Order: sequence, then C-alpha cells, then structure tokens
Amino acid sequence: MRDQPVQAAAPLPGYVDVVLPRRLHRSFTYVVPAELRGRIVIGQSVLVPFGTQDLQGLVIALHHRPPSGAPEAGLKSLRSCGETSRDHVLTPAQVELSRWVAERYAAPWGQCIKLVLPPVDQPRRPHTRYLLTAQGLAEPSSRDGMGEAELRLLARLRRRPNGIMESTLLRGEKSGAMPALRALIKRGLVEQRDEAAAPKRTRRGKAHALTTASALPIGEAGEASPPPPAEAQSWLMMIDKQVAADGYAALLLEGERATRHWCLVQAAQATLRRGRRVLVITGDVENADRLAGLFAAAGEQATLLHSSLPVKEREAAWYEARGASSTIVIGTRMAAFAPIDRLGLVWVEGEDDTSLKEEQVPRYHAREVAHERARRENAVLVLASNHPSLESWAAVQQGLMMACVYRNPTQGPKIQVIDLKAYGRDSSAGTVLTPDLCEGIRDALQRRSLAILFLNRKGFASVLHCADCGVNPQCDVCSVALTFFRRSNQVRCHYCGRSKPVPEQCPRCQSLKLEPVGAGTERIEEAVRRMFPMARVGRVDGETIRRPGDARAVSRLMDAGELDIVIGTQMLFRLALPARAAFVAVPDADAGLHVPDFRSAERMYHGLVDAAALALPAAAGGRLLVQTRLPDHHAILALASGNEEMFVAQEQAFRQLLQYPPWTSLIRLDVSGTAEPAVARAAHRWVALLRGQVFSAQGAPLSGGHGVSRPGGSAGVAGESRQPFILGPSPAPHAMVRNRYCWQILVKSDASEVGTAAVLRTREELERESRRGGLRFDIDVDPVSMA
DNA sequence: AGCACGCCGACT
DNA sequence: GTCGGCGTGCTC
Repeated sequence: MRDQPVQAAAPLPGYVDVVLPRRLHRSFTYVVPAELRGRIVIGQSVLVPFGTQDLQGLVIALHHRPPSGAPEAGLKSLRSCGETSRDHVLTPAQVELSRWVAERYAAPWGQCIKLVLPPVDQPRRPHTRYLLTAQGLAEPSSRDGMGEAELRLLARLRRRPNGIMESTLLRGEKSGAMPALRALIKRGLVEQRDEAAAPKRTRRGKAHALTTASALPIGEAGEASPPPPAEAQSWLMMIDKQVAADGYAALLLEGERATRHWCLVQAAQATLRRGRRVLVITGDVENADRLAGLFAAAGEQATLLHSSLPVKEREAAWYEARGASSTIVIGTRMAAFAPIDRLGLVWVEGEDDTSLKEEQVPRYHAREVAHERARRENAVLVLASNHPSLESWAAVQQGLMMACVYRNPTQGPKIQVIDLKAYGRDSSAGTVLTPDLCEGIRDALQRRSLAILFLNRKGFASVLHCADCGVNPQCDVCSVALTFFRRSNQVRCHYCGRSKPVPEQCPRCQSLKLEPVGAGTERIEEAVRRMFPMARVGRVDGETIRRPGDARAVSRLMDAGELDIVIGTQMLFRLALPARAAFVAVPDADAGLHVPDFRSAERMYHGLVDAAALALPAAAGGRLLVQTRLPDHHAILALASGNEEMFVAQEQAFRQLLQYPPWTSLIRLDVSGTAEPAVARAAHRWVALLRGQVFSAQGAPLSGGHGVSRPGGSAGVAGESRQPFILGPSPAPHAMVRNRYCWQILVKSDASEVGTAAVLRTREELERESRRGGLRFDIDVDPVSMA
C-alpha cells in the first residue's frame, strides 16, 4: 500500500458538486477526502452521506475552493467513488444525455441519472424489529462505558420480550437512540430481525420464461408475406448510404404494419452489415415481443429490454445490450437509453403511441430521446407508423425530416359511413345498433368470419353533445369540449378554467337536445348478445386484458375460431389477430371526439385507421362501417376518401389557429395538495408570477390596468407577440387524485426553452413563499394526454 | 424523493 | 403502551 499524499505539484480539486436521485433541483457540495483526490471526474458516480442515509449521486462539477453558496455549518465528505463497479462511471455521452433530459423536461438532473444507469433492484426496506439476544437477556457483566441512552434502551427492551418495532423504538426517544442501539448491537446484546418485508411487487414472473422470442407469434396470418413495395428498395439504399456515411438523418415512414416490418428488417440488416447497431423502440411490451419474433424469423438475435421484465432479467438485458455480442436491442420507452455504442439505426415503431411518453417524473418522450440520440450519435432515425403524429408531419413540413409513404390502397376494406342523425335519438340502444350494423354482423356470421366492434375510448370527463347534430359545446377560447357538471348545472373548460351555465341550445343547430355523451355505447355488449344469442361474444378492453398473457389468450381463442364477435377498445389493436375480419364496425365514432383534449380529433382518426386495418381488403369482402353524427368531420371524410393529407392539413390548420402543438410548445403545470383552497390559491399565485415574469421579460406590462390576462380572443390569433401565453388556472379534469386536489395551468410558448425557463424560475419563488400546505408543483413539458 | 420527528387517534 | 397515519421540514 503506498499511501503517500505528497504535496502534488498542481493542487487537485477538493470539492465536488453532486446531484442526487431525489426530487431536488439543486446540487450539493461535498469535500473530497485526500485519498480520493485526483480520482474524481465529472460523470463519476459517488456515494455520499445525505441526511441520515447514504446515496449514490453524480459528480457534475469540480472546485478548488468551496462555492460561495455552501453552508457555513461545514460540508460533509464523499464516502467512496464506486471503486467496486466501473460501471458507475458514466460515459460523457450518458452524462450529456441525462442532462439533456433534465433540461428538456424540467426534471431534476439527479432523477434523470437513473435513466442511463443499469436497472437496479431496489431493496424494499424490511420492517425491522429489535430484541434482546440471550446475552442481552442475561444481566450484562459490565455496564461500563454505556451511556444513559443505552441503559434506558436496554431497560425498555427487557420489558418487551417480543422486541420492538424500529418505528416505535425511535419515536419517544430523543436523537441518540439510534447510536445507542447501534452500540448495543455491537456489544451483542441486541439483535435486529427483519420481518416479512413489505410484499415486493413482483411483476409477472413466469410469463417471461421465454426470453428468446422465437416462440411468439410473429404477426398476422393475413399479412404473412408482404409484397415488398417497389419504392422501398430505393429507400433501403438511401438508409444504407446514410449509415455508411456515418451521418444523421431523420425519416418518417408511413405504411401498414407488414410493410413497416419488412422495411425494419431490411434496414436493420443493412445497418448490421455496416458494422453498426440497431435500437428499436415501441410503445408496448406485446409489440416488442412481436418484433423480436420478427427478427428471430429473419435469423437475427435481438435483446429485449422493457419494464415488464423482472428486474434481474432487465439488468441482464442492460449489460447484454452494452456487450459486444448484442447487435439489435428492442424495447419500450426505457430502451431509448440503452447503452449501445456504434449506433447506426434508431427505429421508433408506432411513433404516435402515447405510451412512449413517461408519465412519472422524468417525463420524457421516448420519440424525442430517440431523435436526440440519433442526432448526437450520427445515426439514422426512422419514425414509423400507420398514422404518424401531427408532430412528425410538422417536422416533415419544416424540412427536418423526410417522409416516405408506402401504401397499398387495395389493402383497405370497403368503407361505409352511417349518419346516425337519420335515426333520431329515441331508440336508445337501437341508435347504435342500426340495421346496417346488424346486417353487417349477420353477414360476417354467415360467412363464418369474425365481426369486430370497435368502441372509441370514452372520455373520462362528462361532456355534452347534441343528440340531433352531434356537435358538442366547446370553449370559445380553447376549442375543446366543455366538461359538464350536473350538480351546478354548469359547463367548464378545463384548459382555461372559464365556466358558464349549461347552454340551452345546441350552438350549431339550436336543438334543445343537449345531453351527456356515451349513453348509447354503455350497453352495447348486452344489446349485441340479445340480438345474436347464438354468437360467441368476446370482450377486449382494459378490464379483460390486464397482462400480455391475457392478450395472447384472446388471440388464441380467435385463432381457434372460438369467437364470432369481438367487442373492444383500443386494446384491440395490440392483439396479434389470427386473421382480419370480414366486418368491422365503429358504432359511435364521435365518442372519442368528445374527450376534452385538443388532440381528440387526431386520436379519433388514428382509431379509425387502425380499425380499418383490422378488416379484410375490399377484394376479399372486407367492410368497415363507421357510425357518426358528424359525417362531415374531417377525420371521417379523410377516412372515407382515403385522403390522409386532407386530414393532416385541416388538423394542422386548426392547431395553428388555436396555437396548439405542434405549432407551439405546451407545458402543463399541476398544483396539488390536500386543502382545496390552498391549492387554488397557489395555482392562482403561480399564474400571477408567470404573468409577472412574462411582462417583466418584455420590460413593462402590456397595457396597464387590467394587466392580468391578455384578452381571451387574442389567444386564437397567431399573434406577433412571442411571449408565453398562460391559460388557467382551473381544477384539473380529474379534480381529486389520491386524496389530493389538483389544479392545472397551461403555458403556451413558441419554444419550450422559453416556457420551461419561466416556469422553473417562478416555481422556485413559489416554493419559497408557500412552505406549508403539503403543496406540490409538477411540470409536464409537452404533455401527451390532457384529459 | 425519502426520512425523522411530532401529534393524533385506535386498539389492547 | 403500542402501532399506524399524516403533516412538516430538511437534506451539502
């Protein structure tokens, strides 16, 4: 051991700033012990004392003298710097990527680190109980050196033969109980017993016995041999050229699943031939499995990395991905951070899937992370979907991405739109089971083929719509559905918070028949069963499909021809159908439209496109029936005419007019707490601070006097002002979550950096002034779901 | 975020 | 007394 802290020629930094995996936006400064000096680098993972515990943190800066902000009470020292595992020195790329996420999504950097670190099994703290050992029960030979606290503790434990829980033990005592306890344990008088630890949430253990995905169904029988689109050949050459040139490129690929799969395998193999690696990211686990199976069938071994794997397997997959042998990594959003070097191709399969957005605190979007990685690592990014997001179309329009659309129009079913207005409103269940719909089912049954009914996800909030013309009352400013409150007989916009009495008449047709949405679809399963008593009816929704295994079971049922009619929600699209259906119906296409979310039309359109993909081609007798009260809606028209561009153009125009993404950056602020008035007050205060911020950024308030908000009307106009615009506050659509009241605020800005900067500054101020109340202030940059 | 610490109420 | 719950304040 050479232990020679000789005065070094150049002084080594003696202080480090460390970020910690906690919900804290600051870093903390520590002293570097002499023996560790010179070994600490930025990106080093270190163990530091923090409060009563030791935490693994990340070094983000080195100093020669304590920074000015350091506390006077003195700084603590680093414990160690992960000499046991080299793994914990982050590469500069990992440090930078985690920092990028922290800044982009206004998350504490310390919490973003775990994204790039190997998954670790978090040991559940067991319930510990302390009791006397045999030695402790016997009168101790000597009590010398025992402090008063130790003696008291000993006496207390003697009264409790079964031991005392840690929590109660530490309660009555002043500080000093814990050191005393440790001292007693050291003397062998007390022992610690861990009781049945809090039941560890084990995630489906055995469902993943098969890590090689070859045993899983590959795709749909109906699309077994995709005819490789002729244009795709040149596309492939372009990808290959890009990979070979070691250059970044971004492509949007639109096509049916079979086409995308074909392109994916080809592009991946071309990338591998160039000695580069492939990362495939998709929204759900079933699809990741399916893609792995696809590669297996093509003779390529892929590493699966997703959150449904048991932690140990996930950890193994992480290291495997980092190793030299792994060339293709497939996973859900967490896989966007997989430690793959020599990345050549990043493929996001189903790029418009909302589950690519993390809803927990580093609220990143895996598509964005994938994009950023491709940019940083000079890889080719492909965003693939059957119906790309408006965000991606906007990127294409701005020249940031190249679009490739490979469609075979002969693959689609015959589409028929039924105008429900013709059926009046009084027929209740009869309204949704129109004669055309029943005839379609009957026909499918006769042909011994499957009939599928797709129910759009119902809104969480109660929304009104006109039974005669189908429109719903919307907010004048925000153009989203107004939420209906029966008790106060009011409607409210949960974007901007305005409320007013329920309108008496339909805003379009003046009908008096405004009523809550969705009554008809509730009982549809019952109605279908009554109408077709001999048919075998299955249901596929969040309640019947809880785990991927369930989905497979349903697929198998259909495969075996055990089902005649399947009724389901969006969950249907996750299944690997054995065959396409002769008849697919959407009994109430408008239901999804009435969700108070500016993206509702886009979601509705995607649902319809997906529903169409479930049906056989028209040439094979496939039919899609869409029932609506809004046959002129652009989503319906675009679907019926197969004119996607028209939908995108109209929807883009709507978003631009109302300044919604992708034309603005949107940030949702959530204020929550246990006391409603405090929450409301804090939310209003935040808005005031933000507006102050906005105005002061400009130098002076806009027109004096009312100064609180810009006139509502101007929200709709693409104003020349480049200031963030603030909507709200308003009670969140889900007003109470886990006994906490929630209010929300929306911040629109041209660039998300502008918005996040203002939001972070004001939140700091807000937290300073409102210490109490158990208030929480959450930030969601680019929220993907508003309802 | 996680943890300690204090206060309250239920149970025994 | 014991034990769980919850609000509050703090962490270099």
